[in-house]
Amino acid sequence: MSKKEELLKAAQDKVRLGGYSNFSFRELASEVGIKSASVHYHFPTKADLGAELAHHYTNSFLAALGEPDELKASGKNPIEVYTQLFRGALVTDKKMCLCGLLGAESDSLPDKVRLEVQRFFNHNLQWLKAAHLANDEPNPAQAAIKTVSLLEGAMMISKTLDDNSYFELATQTV
Amino acid sequence: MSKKEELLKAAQDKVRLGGYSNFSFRELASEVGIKSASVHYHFPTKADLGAELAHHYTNSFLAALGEPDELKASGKNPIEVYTQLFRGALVTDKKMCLCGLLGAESDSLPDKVRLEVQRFFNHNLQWLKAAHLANDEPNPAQAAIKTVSLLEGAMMISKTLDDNSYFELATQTV
DNA sequence: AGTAACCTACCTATCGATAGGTAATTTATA
DNA sequence: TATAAATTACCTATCGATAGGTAGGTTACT
Repeated sequence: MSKKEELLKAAQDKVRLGGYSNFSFRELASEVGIKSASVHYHFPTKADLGAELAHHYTNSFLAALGEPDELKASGKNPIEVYTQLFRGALVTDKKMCLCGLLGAESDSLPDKVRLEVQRFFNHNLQWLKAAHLANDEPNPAQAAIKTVSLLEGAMMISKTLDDNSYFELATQTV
Repeated sequence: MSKKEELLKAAQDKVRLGGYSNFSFRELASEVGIKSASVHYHFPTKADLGAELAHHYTNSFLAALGEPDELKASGKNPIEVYTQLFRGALVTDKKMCLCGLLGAESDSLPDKVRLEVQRFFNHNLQWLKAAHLANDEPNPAQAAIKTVSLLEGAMMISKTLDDNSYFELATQTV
């Protein structure tokens, strides 16, 4: 893994625990074994780093999901696949969704970072709309916003109360 | 309004836009017309201010709600009253729920602040459980976590995408 | 006189960012 | 093929700004 990738990974962990202001160039540099000035070689400004971070996060997230139609075709419920990706983030990583946290602080983010967070949710809503359509939901657009809202909210509350059973209860269908 | 109350109000606005690190003693002081050192007279540390802020926010929130049984008795749907309080925060204040934002950054908060955020959600879940019980919901505990998760999530996404119609769509029952 | 609510004047730590430099590697040119 | 030029990936040193916090003095009200 290149230093740049290491920096992005270190930044992601920090942001997912405490938001955009929860990482500094010095901390990141120290963690990957270079100097803070060298971080500016890879990312001219902090906003550049934040934007690239959110962009890669979105891409990885979508790649991990696959295509709703293909999931459906292979006998899987795409909404359950989507839910499972959130569950994994909460249970395995023990961290918030990167864009869930950045979205909450949206108003205080640099423009280019906020744009990437918006991209995350626009793509997610598009994906979920297709997924609910494949599930023959009568109102796929509404089901999409309800699904992502519930998951982001349940994730946040489970983290806050340090009890994943809230996430399980919120995502239980019965 | 006392300087202390003014400080709390100024801090609340800033936190609701950008989280715990989005306010400083200097900024707060300057906004209410005193010096930063004087803020320490009212709040020994930043954590003390943050904790008191979350505590008062919780109290005001619960006070604005009233009691679920009384609402029901006066012909109102308590869940709609609850939803309306969130809608007001989003549409009128144009800001996130204070504890929704602090909850997301929960891992990086001082202990005493995190405890107050937990108090907010514990009280909210308790209130919502009673509300859903009054509505004869078969599983009030599950309905409670679903309600608050959906609202917090929808609020965050509407703020991020700068479009309140997402909140409306997510909270529409049909 | 006593206390509450400020003030001035600091401190240390850290922030993002910049200037200027270096060794190693890669690319382009004669 | 040999050499010159450019690029990559870092470095040291430092900048001005800002962070939270403290000691001790002043003002105003009761």
